[in-house]
Amino acid sequence: MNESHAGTTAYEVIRVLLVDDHPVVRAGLRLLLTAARDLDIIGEAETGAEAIALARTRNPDVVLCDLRLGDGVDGVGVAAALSGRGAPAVLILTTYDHDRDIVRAVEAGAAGYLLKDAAPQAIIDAIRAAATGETVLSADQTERVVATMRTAPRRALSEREVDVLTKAGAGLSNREIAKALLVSEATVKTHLAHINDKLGTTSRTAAFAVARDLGWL
Amino acid sequence: MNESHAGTTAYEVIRVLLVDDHPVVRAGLRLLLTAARDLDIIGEAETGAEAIALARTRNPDVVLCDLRLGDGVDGVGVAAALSGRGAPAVLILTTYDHDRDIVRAVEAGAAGYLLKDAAPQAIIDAIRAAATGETVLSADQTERVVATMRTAPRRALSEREVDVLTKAGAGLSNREIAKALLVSEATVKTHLAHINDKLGTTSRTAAFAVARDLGWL
DNA sequence: CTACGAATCATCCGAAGGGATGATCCGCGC
DNA sequence: GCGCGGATCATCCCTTCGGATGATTCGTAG
Repeated sequence: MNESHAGTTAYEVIRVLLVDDHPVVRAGLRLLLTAARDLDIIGEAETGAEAIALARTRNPDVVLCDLRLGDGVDGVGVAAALSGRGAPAVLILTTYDHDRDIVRAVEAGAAGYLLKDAAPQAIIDAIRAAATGETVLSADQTERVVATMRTAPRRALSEREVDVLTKAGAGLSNREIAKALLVSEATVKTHLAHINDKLGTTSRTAAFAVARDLGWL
Repeated sequence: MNESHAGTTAYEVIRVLLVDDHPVVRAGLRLLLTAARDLDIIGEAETGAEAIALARTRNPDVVLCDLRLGDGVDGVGVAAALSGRGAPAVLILTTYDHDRDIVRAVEAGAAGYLLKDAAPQAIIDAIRAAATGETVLSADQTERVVATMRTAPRRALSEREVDVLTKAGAGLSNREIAKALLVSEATVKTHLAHINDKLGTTSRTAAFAVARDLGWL
C-alpha cells in the first residue's frame, strides 16, 4: 500500500523531489529537510528534463525546483510541463526575486515561489503548504507582484525579443543580428521597435540598459 | 597548542570559514565538507562584515565566501579587507562566471574563484589548494582571464568619457548628451570615438555593455 | 621647453538606426 | 470560427551615428 496513486499519499509523509543544478544547493536542502520528519526526499534531479521524467515516475507531492537550471528547461518550464493532471505542486526556488519571474512562475502553474535566503523553517513550511494545495507567496512578494502588474514595465519581452536585444547589447548591428538569428534585417528592426514600445525606450542602448536592470537578460 | 598562530595550523587540519547569505548554501557546504576529514568548519557568517570580524578572531586558513552577500560588502570586499598580512586565503564562490568578477576577485587578493555548480570534490580540492597558498582557477576561467587581460581594457576611460558613456547608456542621443554636459555635439562624438578605440568596440551599445561588465560605470 | 594626453570644437559623408505602415502565417483561447 | 499576439518580411523616409581628419587649449610629466 505504499505505492501512492497520483495525488494521494499512503501516509502523512510528503514526497519531495529536489531539482537544482548545483550539488551544493541540493546537499543543503537535503540537510535542511531531514530536520522535518514528515518530508521524504524521493529523488533528486540536475536538469529540467530529468526533473520532469522523475516527477512522472516517482509521484512526488512537491517538486522543489530551482528557477535556473543550466539546460534549456528552467524551473518555470518544469512547472509548465507538470501542470494540470493530478500533478505535483511545483515550488520554485531562486536567488533573485525579480517580478517577472514570480509572475511567470505562477502563470506556469507553480504552487509558489521561494527565495534561497529564506529561513530553513520557512522552506519547510512552504513545502507543507504546497502539499496541501496552497499557493505560497510571501507578503512582500505578493505586494510586489501587484505593484508590478500595476506600474511596472508594460509586459515582458518575448523570447525572440530577448534574443534580439541580447545580440544588440553585444554590439551587433541589425544586419549581424539578422544573420545570427537567421531572419531578415526587417524582422530584427520590427523586434527592436516592439522592444522599445514595451520598455518605453527610444534606442537599443537604452532598451538594453533597462532590460539589464530589470534582470530580463 | 591548538591555538594556531596566524598562517600556521597546529595540525594538518584546514580551518574553514563559511560565508554565504543563504542558509541553504551554507548547509550544503557544511554537508559536503564533512566528507573531507581534514577540513574543519570553524565558523559561518552571513554578511561581509560578519565574515571579516570572524576571520580576524578565529584565524581560518581558508575563507569560502559567496560573491554576492546582500549587504554592502561582497565577496570581493571581503577578499580585499583580509588581504595582505598572514591572512587567510579567500576562495570566492559564485553562480556566474562573469569575467569582470573573476578579474576583480583576483585583483582584490582572492586565492581563487569557484562556480557553485562545481563538483563537491572540486570544491574540496580547491580549499586544500588554497590552504597551501595556490591560486585556484579552472582552466576555462584562466583562459578567460588571460583573454580579458590581453584583449579588453586597453586603458581606463577618462572622467569625461565615463560621463558621456553613462549618458549614452541611458539612451540619450549625442545631442542630448551634449546639452546635458554643456558641450557641443562634436565633442560628444569625439569622446565616443575615443571610447570605442579604448574598448575595442564599434558602437555605443557595445561600449556600454563592455564598460558595464568591466565595472567601469 | 617640449611632448603628450585630455578636452574642446568643426566638417564631410556613408552606413545604420528608428518611425510609420501594412501584410502574411501560425497557434492558442474563448 | 474568430480574434489576438507573436514572428516573419517589406518599403519609405528622416535622423542619428560613426569614421576620417584637422585644429586649439591646457595641464603635466620628462
